[in-house]
Amino acid sequence: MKDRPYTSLIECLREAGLRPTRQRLALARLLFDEGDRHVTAEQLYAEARREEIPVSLATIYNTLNQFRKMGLLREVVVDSGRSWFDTNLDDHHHFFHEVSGTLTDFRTEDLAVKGLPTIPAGMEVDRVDVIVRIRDSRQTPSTL
Amino acid sequence: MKDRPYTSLIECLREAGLRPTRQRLALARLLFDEGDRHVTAEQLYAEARREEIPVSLATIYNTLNQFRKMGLLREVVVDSGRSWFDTNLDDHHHFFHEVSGTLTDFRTEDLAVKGLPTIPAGMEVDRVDVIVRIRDSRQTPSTL
DNA sequence: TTTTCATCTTAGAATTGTTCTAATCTATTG
DNA sequence: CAATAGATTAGAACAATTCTAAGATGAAAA
Repeated sequence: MKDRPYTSLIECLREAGLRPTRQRLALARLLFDEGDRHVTAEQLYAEARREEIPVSLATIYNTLNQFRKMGLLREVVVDSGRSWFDTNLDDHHHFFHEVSGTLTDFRTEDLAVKGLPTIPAGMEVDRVDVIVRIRDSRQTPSTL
Repeated sequence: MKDRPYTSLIECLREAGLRPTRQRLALARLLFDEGDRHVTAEQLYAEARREEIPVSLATIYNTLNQFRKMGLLREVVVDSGRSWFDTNLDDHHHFFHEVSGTLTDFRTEDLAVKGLPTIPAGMEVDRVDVIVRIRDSRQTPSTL
């Protein structure tokens, strides 16, 4: 992971018909180099600027959506108004901290979802999202 | 429910320090007069215009948010980009139909969520949202 | 009543997050 | 290296929502 850090990602991009460009590789490093992360487009953009990666906000959006389409990222919707992208691809769910507006994962096994309701005829389940909205025992968010 | 249809709502509004105005009462009728509904602000606005209720979009937003704050509506987030408001206040969850972009309720008892993961220290659960994303067995939404 | 005043509603501007456009640049292939 | 399909970009456009500040209206007092 030190000498040829991008080989697998380069392959992955190529297989999806995406060129392994400067921007895509730099963003991939930010996203995947240090464990599971949850980012919004604006956050990733700010981080890229901090690291002096030359990339536009349009490319941030393009890249996040491409990575999602090729299964490198999962989109999480908790807030209306912005999208979160999650690098953890395992089967899991989320805590949403209502005061700080941040996400944390928890494993699916930690929640006993033992069955599913009857699905309407002709439909199939794409995915089940569980959001556990939590807050500090003392504070009440003004948005409630 | 025919002779004094608004009495309880008028009381409810008064208790919350909100005047039972023409607009608020008309919107309440649209929202609560015929069973459980899921609406977005734009949908409710279109419906109000169809019924020739004189109301601005700003008031639609104000009213939906006030009703939510006083517990007459629940907000549901499934889509990033817009908010849904649900008149069903019972403990329940949602199917989100990814092709048509619509919501349907299902009772909590139909899903066996028997426990909860360990909540981070000092936090308490505000609410648990389960979204079962479904689609027609043949179609695949282009957004995936 | 009429007056008063806090609250409401409104049009339109502003804000925010995201996508689009069309011009320029770059990675890949021959 | 040249050609070209695909990528990046700045800025415009867009969609959902909130804000602003000016005029309207409901409730309570006089």
